[in-house]
Amino acid sequence: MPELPEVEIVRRGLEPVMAGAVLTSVEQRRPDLRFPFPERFAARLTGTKITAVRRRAKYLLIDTSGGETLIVHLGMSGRLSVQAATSTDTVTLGAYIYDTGAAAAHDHVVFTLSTGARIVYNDPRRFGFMLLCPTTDLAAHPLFIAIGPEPWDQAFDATYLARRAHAKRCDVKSFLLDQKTVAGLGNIYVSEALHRAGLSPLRKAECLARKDGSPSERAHRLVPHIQAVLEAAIRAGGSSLRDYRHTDGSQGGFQNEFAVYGRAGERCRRTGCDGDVVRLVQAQRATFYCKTCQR
DNA sequence: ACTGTACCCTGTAGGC
DNA sequence: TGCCTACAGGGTACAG
Repeated sequence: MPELPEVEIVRRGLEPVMAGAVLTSVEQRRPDLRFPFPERFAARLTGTKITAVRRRAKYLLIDTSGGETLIVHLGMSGRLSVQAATSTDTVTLGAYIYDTGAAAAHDHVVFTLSTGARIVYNDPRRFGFMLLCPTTDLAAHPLFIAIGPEPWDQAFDATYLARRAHAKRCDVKSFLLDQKTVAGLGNIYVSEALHRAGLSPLRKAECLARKDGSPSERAHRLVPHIQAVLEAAIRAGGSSLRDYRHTDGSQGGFQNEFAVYGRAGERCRRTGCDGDVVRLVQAQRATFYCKTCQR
């Protein structure tokens, strides 16, 4: 479900509700999601104050006064919903009615804050997970040690891309999907970024580098398009296809602006291009692109 | 060190 | 209506 823009929208929904509040209770309703919950998960969080709500790649980082950070990954279908403090009985949250007295299906964790607000984690597929890590050790955590730069880092530029892509045999699509290359791109935004850059997903990653390892014209072109498509998606509130919702249950709008994703058989949206969007599969994932304007 | 495949789990959509 | 298959925004663990 959520790629960088969606996780960032969730972060922005959580921050004003969670930051500064104390976790008065944590209800963990099953032993595991994708991974087992940490030992004494609820006890380690209960009573701590939330000092910050951050994001790294597709991970939410919730810092607590206990010195530990709650790492949350939403997987494919994870959702965090905020239930306002003023609610007393039944609240509508996106697609379903949440009865405050009974758990909806797949509500796996409920955080209650000192303000009375509740944060509910719902995840039908359970590909998401929650971990705890000392805040000072986050950078060295296995999840983050090898992850690439954020798309807006100084470190993320054409020179960096070319250095990593040099002599890479895999397709440029898979290369960009790899979180070690750049943090936060997923299946949707890779297709959209490559379309904006006019670059075929079937090209080999090494096309981003010249023989001497310096960046090719394509690498220079790609970087700003990656940044621009992510910025546009954040502005639009992310993309809602199936599961993704904002913390208040509302939907994003960027799915209406897709140029290629999910549009197989339809006309390319690039001005002046009359090509058709085609779908193919790369590394078991769907790719959408226009053969006419992506070379 | 790379590259490709199988797999984790549930829900939904479409074909028959 | 029901059954079956394919597919879905994520990442990991292997085998070669």
